[in-house]
Amino acid sequence: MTLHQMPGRLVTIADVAREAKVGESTVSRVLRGRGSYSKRAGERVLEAAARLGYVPNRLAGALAGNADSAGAQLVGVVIPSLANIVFPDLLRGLTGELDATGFQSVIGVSDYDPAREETLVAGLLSWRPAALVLTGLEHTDLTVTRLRAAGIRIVEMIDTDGPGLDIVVGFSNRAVGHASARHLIERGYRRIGYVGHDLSRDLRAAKRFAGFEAALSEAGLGLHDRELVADRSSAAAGRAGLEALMARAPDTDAVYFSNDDMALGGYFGCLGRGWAVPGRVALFGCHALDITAAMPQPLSTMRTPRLEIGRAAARSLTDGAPAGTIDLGFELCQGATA
Amino acid sequence: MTLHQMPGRLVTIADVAREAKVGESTVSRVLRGRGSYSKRAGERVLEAAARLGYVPNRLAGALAGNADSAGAQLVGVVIPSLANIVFPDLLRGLTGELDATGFQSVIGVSDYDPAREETLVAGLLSWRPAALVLTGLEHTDLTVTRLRAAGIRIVEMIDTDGPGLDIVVGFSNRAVGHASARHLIERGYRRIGYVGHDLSRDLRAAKRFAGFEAALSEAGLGLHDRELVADRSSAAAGRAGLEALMARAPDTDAVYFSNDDMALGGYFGCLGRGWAVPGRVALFGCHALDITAAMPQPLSTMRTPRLEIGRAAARSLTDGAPAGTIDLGFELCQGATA
DNA sequence: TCCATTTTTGGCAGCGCTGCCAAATTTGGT
DNA sequence: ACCAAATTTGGCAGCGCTGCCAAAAATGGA
Repeated sequence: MTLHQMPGRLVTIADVAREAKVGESTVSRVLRGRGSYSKRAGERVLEAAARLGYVPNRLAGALAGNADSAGAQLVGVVIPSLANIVFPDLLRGLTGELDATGFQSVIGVSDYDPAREETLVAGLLSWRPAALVLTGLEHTDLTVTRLRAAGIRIVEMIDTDGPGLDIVVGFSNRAVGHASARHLIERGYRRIGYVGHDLSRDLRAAKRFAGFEAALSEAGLGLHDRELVADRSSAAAGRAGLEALMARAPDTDAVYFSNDDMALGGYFGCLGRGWAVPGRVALFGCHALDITAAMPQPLSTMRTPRLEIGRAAARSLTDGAPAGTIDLGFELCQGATA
Repeated sequence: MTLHQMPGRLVTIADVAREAKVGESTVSRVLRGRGSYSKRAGERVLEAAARLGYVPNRLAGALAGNADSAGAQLVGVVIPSLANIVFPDLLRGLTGELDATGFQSVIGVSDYDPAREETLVAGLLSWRPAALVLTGLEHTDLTVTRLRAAGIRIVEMIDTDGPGLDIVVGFSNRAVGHASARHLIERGYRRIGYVGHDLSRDLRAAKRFAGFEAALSEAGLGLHDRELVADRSSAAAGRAGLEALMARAPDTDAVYFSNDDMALGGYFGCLGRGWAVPGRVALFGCHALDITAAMPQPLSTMRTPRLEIGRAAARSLTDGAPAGTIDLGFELCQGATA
């Protein structure tokens, strides 16, 4: 736990003040460009700071400054996973936009575990972040209590199916599932199966599935069969899941996957077995990963606005928007597999 | 920039002390479990803290504590991109291991731009991180100066082809390229092409390519043809690149891609045109993305230990290891496309 | 019971910075 | 050249916490 540490102390604002022969407050003003100071003072401070290699200590700055006036802050971010490109995409949108405003993000990975999220939130809050960005709407009671008590902006990303704590940015996973089923039904498929990963952990996938099933029953159809792999979402799991499902219910004419990863795996499975897609079985995914557009037959899937969600989340932190839900929707990618 | 702020002040250690009727130092000791205190004091403090919903302020803690004794710290991380799953994988290994030790990571995305990295490093250093984890060995002079002056542990991930500042964890990209070429040569391919993305930005890919070319010339072969797409690495770019290359040099018998993304795109291109792989053209990628294992013909590629690199980087932060290079190597995935 | 140890406790300086305020300096109108 | 107003400046308290130290309380041996 002990880290290597240089002997010499780091340069402080007092050192710069001494070097530039001005007061500490002048240095502070010049370096942040706020308040007024003479041209001469400005030059001397800048030069002294450069000569000494001064690096401001934001820890001290944030502690001293009264939160809402300090320019630079931390934003805490909790995502469930880094293994699924969906979440890095969110981060990408978020950090891209945040960078421009001088915020820095501290990230935590909850591994889809609410208890882990609870711990992460507690840890993140202790850095007195300017805001916290979470994934999904479901949190432990203690997490919610702490979030409320923190009195900062809270953004919940991705899922709009339910009430949020403050700002919610995303799309309706239920509606995605529903629309996916509608698409399959309209294309004439009737014996529709589902291949998914662990739904008890991935609540968004569970909501999509719920919406999907609802659309089927509205159309007077039931789910033809389903295969849930115990594992995380992955191409290998999707392939195995599809093969298991088709072995059990060979007359299935379309399969909805919890995820494009899974769907891509299913597609590979079909290629391997020589099954025509969608002749033998139609495939439908979710998220529209970039890669699916390069497939010989583009995957039929639903584009979800991940980058935009990250960006909107970042923007909502700074624009003083009222609490509420920002629904960014989703879009059918017709593709050629369903 | 102004963030929504609750009226009431947050609970401080002084509030807890008052509530528990003990001194501030006792609260501090109990909450961190260091120093000695009576059972009775411990109970009262814990109870008071819980009742008040106390959240420690690590900003103050880190500022006051003398760095190497404070338990919890920040670690700054700079990666070039989040769009390529390789980097989230690094982060995954890193944060997974870091979590256990109470470190929190602040991340920055440089977008493959050394100038952006320079800015990020400066920003990160101002949080007085316990350590900084960067990607690659190439940095601007100013970045290096700042890094040296910071007097903290610096870890450079992924690339071991050159001298590092402190600790280097990764593999030799040059050797990966070299071994990839050797494999193709040994399998009998002679008219070998290359399809890559923007090498001026992705220096690791450039090193792989250099190693690849070196192996070809050692074998008395030249690069048969190459196609560099201006874009970032992606499946679509790989597909377009392969198609352009094959149009220009139709007798090419094997293609090395800068990346599995690109190779997967190339594979899709072959499927689309009905080209037998490896009959018409063999394909070889890099990184062994999970997805490639689910392909009907697993991709021939090189497994790079991304998770392990992240983990080793995290471990090297805390184990007081001497400066030096940790080479985690790589492994051939034979696959069926080359 | 008393005194020497040991354990527990609270006070307070200080980490580096910013906001506030009063003092010093500059400006500009006459 | 003089004075009022505007601008620039430096000192210092304090953000919340921790380390240090001396004081207080508990312990134990004779």
